[in-house]
Amino acid sequence: MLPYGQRTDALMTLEAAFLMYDADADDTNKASNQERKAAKREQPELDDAELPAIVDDRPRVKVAGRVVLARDNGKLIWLNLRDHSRDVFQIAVSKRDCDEQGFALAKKLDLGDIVIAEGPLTKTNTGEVTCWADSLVPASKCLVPPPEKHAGLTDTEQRYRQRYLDMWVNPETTRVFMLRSKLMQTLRRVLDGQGFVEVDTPVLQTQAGGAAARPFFTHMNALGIDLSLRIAPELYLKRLLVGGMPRVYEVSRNFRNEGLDKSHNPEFTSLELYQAFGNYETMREIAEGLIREMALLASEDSDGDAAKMPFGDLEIDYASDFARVTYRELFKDALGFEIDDLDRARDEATKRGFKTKSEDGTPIADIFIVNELFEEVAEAKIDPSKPTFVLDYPAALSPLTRPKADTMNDPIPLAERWDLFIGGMEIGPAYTELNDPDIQEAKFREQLAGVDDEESTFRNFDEDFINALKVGMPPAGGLGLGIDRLVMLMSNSRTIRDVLPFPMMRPVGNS
RNA sequence: AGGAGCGUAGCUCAAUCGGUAGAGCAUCGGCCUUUUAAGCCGCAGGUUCAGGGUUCGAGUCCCUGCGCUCCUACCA
Repeated sequence: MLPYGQRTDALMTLEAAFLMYDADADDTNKASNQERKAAKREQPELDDAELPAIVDDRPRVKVAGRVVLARDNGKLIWLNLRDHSRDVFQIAVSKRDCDEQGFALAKKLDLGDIVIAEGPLTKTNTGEVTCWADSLVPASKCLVPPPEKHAGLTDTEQRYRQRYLDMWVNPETTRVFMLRSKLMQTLRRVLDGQGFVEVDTPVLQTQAGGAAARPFFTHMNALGIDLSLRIAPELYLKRLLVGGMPRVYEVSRNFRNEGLDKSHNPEFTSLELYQAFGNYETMREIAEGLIREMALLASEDSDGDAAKMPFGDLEIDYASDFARVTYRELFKDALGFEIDDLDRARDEATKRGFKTKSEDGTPIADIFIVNELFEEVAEAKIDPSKPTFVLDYPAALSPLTRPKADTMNDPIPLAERWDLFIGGMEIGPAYTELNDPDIQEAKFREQLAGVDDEESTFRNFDEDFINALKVGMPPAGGLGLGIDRLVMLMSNSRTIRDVLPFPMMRPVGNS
């Protein structure tokens, strides 16, 4: 086994090595070899020292990689190496030119082994840049039989459960995770450049707030209390605004004890961001700017075009201005009548077979009827290939949002909130945040009153948050973006499991 | 949670109406100094997801369980 340390210091990536190929040096070397051979043929009586010298200025490389393919021709063995920078890099190990241990190793190799090769760069007869190894040493042994070399590993279950295998067999998998990292860098760079400060707020909370979702619970021994894992960082970030931080964001791992499907994992990542003296309009500018930057990076990464980013059958345009439509307009276009026309809304819902009464027979509130129609009928009208902001949601659906003053007396008052839809997915909302402690308290209590027994076990009244608002929170804009879903869009991944290195899986062998 | 589908060698897949479980790759042995999924010769490899049932006979049909996939539902 190779000792770690100095012997690996000079290693370069396969891509860096590949780019070092020097055609002139290679040609000169080949020519001088021919010259020497010819001289030997014509004058066999000459000593080696009298023959023309071999000129060899070919760049030498020292690389490490996993052996993904090996072709043993007897006294010449071809290896294809792979690393994070390059899928295929060819090594030739010949009995004549490689040292004895290196050649012996090449004979004994298994697919999946990691080796370190050293030698000059040349081109083969078929024109492939190749390291003509003069040394080959083992770096790591692969004891597991490799997946089929052409068809690869396609079994989705095994790909998710044994991601380490998936990653070396399917380099595309690794590329998605690397793109994800670059997208996060972009996001942080843009936000930091705008004066936003990244913070970390508690994951373990005595009461999970900031969203309506079932939390996970755990127990803390030292204090003898039950805790829940956060479902959203919102209420803590707002406390920081109260404390005087003007612009904060958190890349937040959230935990929701709900279902799994192709756009939901029980733990997922969101970006939440708050800007003092901002509003939902400034949030719109920030969101659009961020997503466009991400799309530019992702399109460059894949030699694509940010105006035509593939996502399944779609081509999504991130380069043009995002579309904007109000909740009211979208509703009217899709349904043919105004959201305030509550009688027609109720008729329409009945006609479409939606629930208009709850289990115990009491009629469902008008606003929920309207929103049901909106979500089922109007949302489907949004062009999935155009990122679209839907603006001005009904205030009753947005308890943490400042209402729009000029709609306060309408049948359905509106609030300064938008939702962003891309590729048929909801990417996130933004709000002009409510900062009136009295209204906030009333809305909290209203919400709590409406919950059933089961829900009440995890819905609490956050007294301290109201207290924070009483101290005074500056008017602010708040934004939440689903990072996993954005990475799906940017990497053309159809399921959230493809953008998570280790998605939630049912344990094997458990009943 | 409901519906549909799938589960066969390490991997990718076959197996007719219910009638001896097979191939390619990988492994193992042999040959081969410009290959590209290298090629040639040979060997070996199986609790057909698990358990039960029907049958002379089950990979195949039936039931139960487990796991995965897709669709639907749920999801601020």
